[in-house]
Amino acid sequence: MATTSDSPPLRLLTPPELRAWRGMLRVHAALAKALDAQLEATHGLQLSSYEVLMYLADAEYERMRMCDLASSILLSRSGLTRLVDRLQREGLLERVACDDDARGAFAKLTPAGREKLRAARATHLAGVRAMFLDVFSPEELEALGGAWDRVLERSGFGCCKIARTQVAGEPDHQT
Amino acid sequence: MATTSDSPPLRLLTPPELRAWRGMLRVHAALAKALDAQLEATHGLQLSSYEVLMYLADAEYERMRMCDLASSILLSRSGLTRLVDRLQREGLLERVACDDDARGAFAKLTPAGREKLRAARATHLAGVRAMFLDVFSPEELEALGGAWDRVLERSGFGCCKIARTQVAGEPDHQT
DNA sequence: CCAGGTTGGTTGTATACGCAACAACAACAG
DNA sequence: CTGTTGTTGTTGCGTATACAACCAACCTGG
Repeated sequence: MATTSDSPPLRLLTPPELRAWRGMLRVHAALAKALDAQLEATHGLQLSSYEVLMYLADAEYERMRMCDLASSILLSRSGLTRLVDRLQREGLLERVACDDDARGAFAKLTPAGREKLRAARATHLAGVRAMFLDVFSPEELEALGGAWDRVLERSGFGCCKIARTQVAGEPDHQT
Repeated sequence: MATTSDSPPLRLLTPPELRAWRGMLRVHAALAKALDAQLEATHGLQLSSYEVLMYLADAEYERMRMCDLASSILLSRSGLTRLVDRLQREGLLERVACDDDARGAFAKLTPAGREKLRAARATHLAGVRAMFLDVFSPEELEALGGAWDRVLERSGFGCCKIARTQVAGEPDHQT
């Protein structure tokens, strides 16, 4: 029998590969933490809550189906149920029944939620620019966007999800 | 008094900015999930566990201080304590007392852990290449690495952490 | 109409994580 | 040596999340 210990070559990552890959992991972690802390400190809002408000604010009638909201912010349905619970308790949004589908529920922004987002959005956008976007030249930004699309296409997250959220023909969601 | 409702311009993100920013968020989420699932399926190993084994394998004597390990894999000290507990229960590593510092503890790879990693590493590396690295040209890869460094420098995660992990002059940690 | 399969939202349960508190030890000033 | 301050690893606790099970409502073919 062949020994299991004569290893296949196992080509490790080259330094540039390593920098590109681990760099993204570290950047994502650092930015998520920093932006969350910033938002928490200035507006008492977690990043996940912010994302909910943001998507709602940009949606028609400031409301979205739970299901769509969950996939937009990359959360499980149960996760969203609880997140919406919290935000509802804070008065930032409310649940609204859906006429067409008795199973369905909308999460809908309240005036308080709209106002909260308006304040938080400036902070968050400034943070994203300062910590991330400003580092790239316009050309790099363009190239980066293209690269992400290619990655997502490969891993199968490309077409379906995008079609689902963009089919309404609304302006792109903001941050 | 000035009304709070005459909003400052609040310049939203341009489409390229949006693609570059949200793209990274989605890519990170998609890859983390896909790579974790892949590793779990083929070797019954979570990504966080893999990272621990990987750092240990590349360290001198296949051991690291808990503290250094925690910061390497971007986890809190308490988080690492529990993660190491689990891996120790699975026999993939062991705790070893530290001679120089009676407070300290090393996490040290066991032969089982080394073998586990050897198998998992091929899978993981292949996944990282297929889902991420292969999408970039060598020039893009180089540019990306540089950009990450600039981002990390800005947010203060650059110098200190890197100095801490690279001061030993060992080869760069692998993935 | 209705029977089977599907979807949308909620709930129970398990897990992983961070923070704060702690104890043991280290390091250092005096 | 001694008191003070910082560091290391662990633990208690709270929380956020995912998965699976569930129910109600939808839909579709007959």
